[in-house]
Amino acid sequence: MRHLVDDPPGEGAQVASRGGRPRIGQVAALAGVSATTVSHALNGRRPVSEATRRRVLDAIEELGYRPNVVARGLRAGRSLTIGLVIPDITNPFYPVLARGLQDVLGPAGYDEIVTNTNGERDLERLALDKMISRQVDGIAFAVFHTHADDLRPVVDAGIPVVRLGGRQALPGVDLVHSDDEGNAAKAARYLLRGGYRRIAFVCGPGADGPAAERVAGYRAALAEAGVAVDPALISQTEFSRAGGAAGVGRLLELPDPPDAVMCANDMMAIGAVDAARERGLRVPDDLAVVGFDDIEAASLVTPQLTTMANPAREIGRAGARLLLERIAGTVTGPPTEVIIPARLVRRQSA
Amino acid sequence: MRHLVDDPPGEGAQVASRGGRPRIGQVAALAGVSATTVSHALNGRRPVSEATRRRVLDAIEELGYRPNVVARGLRAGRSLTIGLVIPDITNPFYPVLARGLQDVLGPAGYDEIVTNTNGERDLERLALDKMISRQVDGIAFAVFHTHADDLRPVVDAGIPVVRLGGRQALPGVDLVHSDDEGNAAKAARYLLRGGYRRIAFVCGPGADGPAAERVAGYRAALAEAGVAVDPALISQTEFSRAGGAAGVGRLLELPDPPDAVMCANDMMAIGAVDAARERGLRVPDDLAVVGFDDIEAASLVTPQLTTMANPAREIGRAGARLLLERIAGTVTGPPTEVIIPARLVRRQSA
DNA sequence: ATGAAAGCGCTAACAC
DNA sequence: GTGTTAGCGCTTTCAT
Repeated sequence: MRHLVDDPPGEGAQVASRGGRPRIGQVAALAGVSATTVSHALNGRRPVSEATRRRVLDAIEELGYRPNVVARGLRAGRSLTIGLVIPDITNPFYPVLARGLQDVLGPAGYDEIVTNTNGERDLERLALDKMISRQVDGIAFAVFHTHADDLRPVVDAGIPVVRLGGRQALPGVDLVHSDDEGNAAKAARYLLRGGYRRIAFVCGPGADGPAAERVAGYRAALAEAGVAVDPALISQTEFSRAGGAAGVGRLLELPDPPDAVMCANDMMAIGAVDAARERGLRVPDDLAVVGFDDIEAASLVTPQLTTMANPAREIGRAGARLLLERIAGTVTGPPTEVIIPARLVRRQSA
Repeated sequence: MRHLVDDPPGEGAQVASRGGRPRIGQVAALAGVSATTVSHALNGRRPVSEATRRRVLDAIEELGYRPNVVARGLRAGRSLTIGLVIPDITNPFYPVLARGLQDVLGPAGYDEIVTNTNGERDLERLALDKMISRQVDGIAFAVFHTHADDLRPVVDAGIPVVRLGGRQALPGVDLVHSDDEGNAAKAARYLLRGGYRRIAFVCGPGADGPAAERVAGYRAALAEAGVAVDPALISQTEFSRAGGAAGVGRLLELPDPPDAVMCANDMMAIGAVDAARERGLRVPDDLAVVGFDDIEAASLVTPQLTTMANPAREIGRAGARLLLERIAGTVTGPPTEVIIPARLVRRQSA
């Protein structure tokens, strides 16, 4: 004899999932169809009669159902997520990069998960591991220490990777970067056209990376114009305002000082202006200054900086396109390299 | 008679998963234990003999196994992901906020997925929907249009939400913001101590939001010092450099112009300096200028801006802490409000 | 046009 | 200390 016995919860009936969120089974029950049909009504992978579709849609509406992307991802083997690994989102270059990626990724249904590594190699490796664990469908990364070994696990896992910025191509990794050499040459030619002849270059520490490319472009442009390159005019210093000021300060002590200076980034260029001012030199009349990147501050300082705009947003977009192609499998060959040209922003300092 | 018949793939044997990534079953097979044991060796939820643990760890190492966080999340009902919804990562305030969140969330094992809404209400709603679909464990958002209705689905889904910046508390939503009123008062008192008496306030369009708080603090500080508030000295304009210049320009045309001006943000303050210069006024001698936010450019312009630092990173951190507490269930009451004080950064403009 | 059932990779009962 | 089994929420054969 059975009496006063409630159905034990979870038996037979469709029970709300954790957090009270409805799941596909509840929608199905309310619409009087199977979960399969709800799925197809939603994804359109097979025909569903108009009447059924309506009932399903109504049920979804009524329950406020939202499909669980995690479950879908587990089933489908893709997460509709891409990982962005960068040194520090607080550095103004990276937000723009991130936005460029989203410009392209968002409409394609992908979301971005962002990790900062502070430029530390260990954290970079951990970040990559985490991305694999999270089943991202692709990785965009813009980091300092890029040892090919660190990327091996990712490439082995079959995850498309694109490197943003930097130079060295890595096996199995697409690359998008600005044309550092060409851009530096462009800037140098601009100065040459302006009549400057003793053009200095203030670069950062370390002989490789973008700095080296920029120096090469600078040399090439001078050579092309028949101007001798004076090694004394190439100054190595820190990538900061103080670094720029110090580097240019030294150049200005030279017996035959420069009449123009190119700096590896805008902060250094701002420092260069400081140094000129300290010595009572007018910019650009006594010393022309050109920066790199076109950070926001470049148009805010006095005099406003003439600079090569770093096409960060374009780099992000191009990277995202590459990633989507690899994910879709429409591109399968060896690594691609995309070079994004920059434009010279003429302002007051040169 | 059976001959030359290979085992059909997938029958019995542990097969590599998609993308060639090993899964827990393979580790188990290699270590000669069950998947459960591998799981426990990894998560430490129940004792595993030292010998077994070693074999498991070796197998993991050998195969390069990384647990699938998506599957784990589906099972556990949490994704170890939090959603960040902001207008535009390109606006320098938000990257700092994002970083503050990561400072706290990262060590706790959470990752951040970021969405830009361009400040459009429709996109904000879509972003929230997406976050629900993605099973985020919490949402941090900093947006313009915050109609309580838009957040209903999220709150109903049982997802903790914290609003970053802004003022209006929403039902079921924690709030972290800077003390706009107190900060403005702080800045005004600083000017009063400096002997300034005709202090103007340049605010943005719209009577509500942080601008209103700041105006209130400004009034309060003047009143407290026994200085009458002249309504003519409160100027409404755009939140931009040009807006600041225009607003201050108008104030300077007054028969009895101000000797100091507080601007609702740093860009406006930079514009204020422009306007003063145009009229041959020296800053801070003829006109003191105070900004709000302490954006990077504030220390780059000449004269360097005195400004109230917007404690974006602290706001992010506090928001993350709140979120973690709600997720953990250690806090369950009604919405909390956390107010982060800002500090005055004394530089040259005041 | 629609359903039933299996399974994505993992962990938590429930055994022993 | 360890294994077996079931199930998280979804999509996809395979059947009807």
